[in-house]
Amino acid sequence: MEDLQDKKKYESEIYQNWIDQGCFKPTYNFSKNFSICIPPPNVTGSLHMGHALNNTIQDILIRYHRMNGFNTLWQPGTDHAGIATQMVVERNLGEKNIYRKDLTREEFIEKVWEWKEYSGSTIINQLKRLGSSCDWSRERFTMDDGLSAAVRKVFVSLYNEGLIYKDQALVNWDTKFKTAISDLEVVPTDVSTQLYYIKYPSSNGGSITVATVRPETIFGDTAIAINPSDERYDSLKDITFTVPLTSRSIPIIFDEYSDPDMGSGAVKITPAHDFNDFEVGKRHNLELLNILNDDGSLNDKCPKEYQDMDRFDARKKIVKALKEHGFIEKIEDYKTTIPYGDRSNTIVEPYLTNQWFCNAEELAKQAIKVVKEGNTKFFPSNWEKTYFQWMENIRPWCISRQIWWGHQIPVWYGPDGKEFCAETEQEAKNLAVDYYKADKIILKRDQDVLDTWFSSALWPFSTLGWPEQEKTLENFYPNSVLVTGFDIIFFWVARMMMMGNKFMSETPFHTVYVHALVRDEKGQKMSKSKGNVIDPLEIIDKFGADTLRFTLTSLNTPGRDVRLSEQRIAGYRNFVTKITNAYKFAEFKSIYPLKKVNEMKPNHMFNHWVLNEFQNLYKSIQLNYQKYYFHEVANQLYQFTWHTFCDWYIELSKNLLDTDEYRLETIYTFHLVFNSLLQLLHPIIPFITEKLWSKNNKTILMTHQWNFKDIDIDPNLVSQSNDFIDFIEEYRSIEKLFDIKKQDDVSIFSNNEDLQNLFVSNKEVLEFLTRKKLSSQILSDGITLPYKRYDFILQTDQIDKNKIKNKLIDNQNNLQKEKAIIDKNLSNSNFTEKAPKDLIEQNQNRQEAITLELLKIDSILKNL
RNA sequence: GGGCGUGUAGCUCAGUUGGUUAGAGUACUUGCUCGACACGCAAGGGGUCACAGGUUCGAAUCCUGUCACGCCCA
Repeated sequence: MEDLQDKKKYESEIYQNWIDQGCFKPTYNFSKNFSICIPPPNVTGSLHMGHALNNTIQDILIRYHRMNGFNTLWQPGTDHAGIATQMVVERNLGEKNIYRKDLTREEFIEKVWEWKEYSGSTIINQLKRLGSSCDWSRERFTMDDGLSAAVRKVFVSLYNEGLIYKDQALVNWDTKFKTAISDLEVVPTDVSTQLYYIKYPSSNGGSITVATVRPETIFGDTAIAINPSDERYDSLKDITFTVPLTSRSIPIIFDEYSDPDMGSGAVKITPAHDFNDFEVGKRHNLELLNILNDDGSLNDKCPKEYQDMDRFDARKKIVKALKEHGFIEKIEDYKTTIPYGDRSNTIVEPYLTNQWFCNAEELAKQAIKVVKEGNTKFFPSNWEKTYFQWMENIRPWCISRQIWWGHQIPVWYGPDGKEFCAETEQEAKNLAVDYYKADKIILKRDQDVLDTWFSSALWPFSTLGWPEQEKTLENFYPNSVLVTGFDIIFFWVARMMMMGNKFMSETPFHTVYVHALVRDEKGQKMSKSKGNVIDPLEIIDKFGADTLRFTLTSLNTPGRDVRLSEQRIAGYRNFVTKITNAYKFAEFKSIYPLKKVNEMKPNHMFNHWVLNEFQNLYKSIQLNYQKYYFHEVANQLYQFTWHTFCDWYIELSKNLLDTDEYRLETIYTFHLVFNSLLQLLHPIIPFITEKLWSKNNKTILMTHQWNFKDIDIDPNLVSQSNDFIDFIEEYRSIEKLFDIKKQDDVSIFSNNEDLQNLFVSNKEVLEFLTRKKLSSQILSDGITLPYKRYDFILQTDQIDKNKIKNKLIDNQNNLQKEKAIIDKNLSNSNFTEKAPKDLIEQNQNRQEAITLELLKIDSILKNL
């Protein structure tokens, strides 16, 4: 029994055994396939609650299908996470006073691989602690040879189609990492700042005032824009303005972009440093004047005294100079939004560079179509709207990054800058030889690497061996389900949809299961800085993986965030303990280990009752598993295990187990139900169920197929059982009402033949559950009480007529209210014509029952 | 500004195509160490389902509007 106490020990033993027995690998034994590819965690990462929820859901799906006749693969792996990983490695090297720029690119990459070898297995081991049944023999990494080959193939193919191209454009520039980042990696942040009204002198001796929050960008101004409808400035058509602190003059242009109601109605245009101005510049053919270095300092296009100063230091100095020269009209406090890099947490600059872009708009077409046509469905379905909205307004995807860690872009340049795109350097050379008609050409490779999401976009097929046509790819593409958080629908799901549909001619997954965020008990996002993080590993150490999994499953209702608290977790720990205790009971009663019991048909009504309850549960569980209602599965299993099975069946069975007549069939029934329950619970709490299963089975539970035979149930026996159970509850309630103590003498009898027969045939059970005596004859000085359509007599010294009177009147009132509604329904022709038949029948039955019950109460009240 | 979501017992939430007296966990009250389990057992109290209209024989559920809160996009 001690072996059930130490969860850590048995969880790790069981997990090792599953691996040793090869349970996680696809069997290829079934005709139906089921596959999931894991959202690859970051190699540098460690498991947080979001991962725990995400992987619990995946494991439930995988284990459920594995036990239900599917050839099953859960494909695991990790992601190289370009910027994040490079950042960590640089920081670690920095502690040893080694800097990236002191190393060659090759040396640095070597260091990253060292780091990956050292830390990359951390999160994988944590996923194992959670019980994830991934096929670890197939673990992949986005920088593996095979996956890198897939990246190159896709790049070259898109390049040759013209869907990947190089372009000079404004990008979001991270001045800390000195790389472009994507729109999605930019966090717009509300800030309080100043709005500066600056006077630009005009060639006719006057001036115009423009407002800006970024006075340091005046050196990049190439025009002043006025709305064409703004009559105030009609006279200014041919006038030029001088940029303050310089001698440069700029024209006035007329463009809708300028809002006549904002400030003076005039706005400065800085095409190289603002996304809107860039568009204006294009329309008016303005010069793109870049005034920043890649680290955010001002460059040599600015006056000498500001060069190489950081842009924010320069701003102060410029404002001071503007004031001194009388260019500032006024300064106002102002609230605006400025972009921050999500990794670097520094202000991101719109920056003019040459970058590689992918024509996402073209790729999005098919990705939208497959969702519209229902080949890929979202769960919950309302996420489809979010998906469409983003996909339909998608912008060119900037795929190049100016870092070292990642897939280097497979493009080589000839001496004149001609591009040669190929999967290998040799192929690029061949192209160049052809092009230049010369033998010896020195090519220089593009220094940039690809956005990490480029390789993640290929994950559903690159991990299955593509471009090689393996059996695995054939069986498991498309994936069945993708399980992910809503926050990466744009980052990742959208891109997998684009690439999957482009290169596999089939959509990458049938269903996208979108789950919510895990928050703390107050509904706040967990974060290290708030100190409200609940670490899944600590929870697993303290409560066991099963408890954490059950908690997350139960709390995870579609479309709602999960609010987690340790109190809640402790509640589900109790549930796991409860199951263990039910097993201990079985062992104590020598039900376990099972001596051979042949299949049989139980006769006793309580056995019929529990089997009937189980069969109803099973049908409902199957339905809910298929609908992805795992929270319902968890809650129904909780309800059944604790209340139906432990509170009632175990109590009812105690006496049956002591009888010669029913012992064997009760053992049989107990086994059947308990073992079946372990199977139904297994996908959610795999460890304890496997452990208990092993006590009496030679097979492994996780690969055992669900196969529950329908048993003939006698509905009369079920209904008698329900009458009996309800009576026990009724008695206990009255006992409490009369303040009857355990040691008080009470006798029970029923004048009604049916009820008394039910009592007599279950005399021991009744006396055990009530701790009172069943009388075999009428109790002349007892009190008569109603119970459903029956009545029964209690003989006790504790009778309090007033209390019982009040209780009966309460009952009467409630029943009358209910009856009034039913009467109204049944006498309404609209209802009897329109309502479904079984509802009408239900109403009629209930009406009948209430009528009888009211009659009983009535007659008893009269005699009180 | 556009979109999505949420509002049900003190707290956290179920309530799947409208259909008995709206449920659970937790907290609370009372009583129980009886041979699986005090991480337990038993009995209880607690809700005008945010608000206002509408559709319907029937609304927590569908529709319209209002209020509050949250998230995403611009």
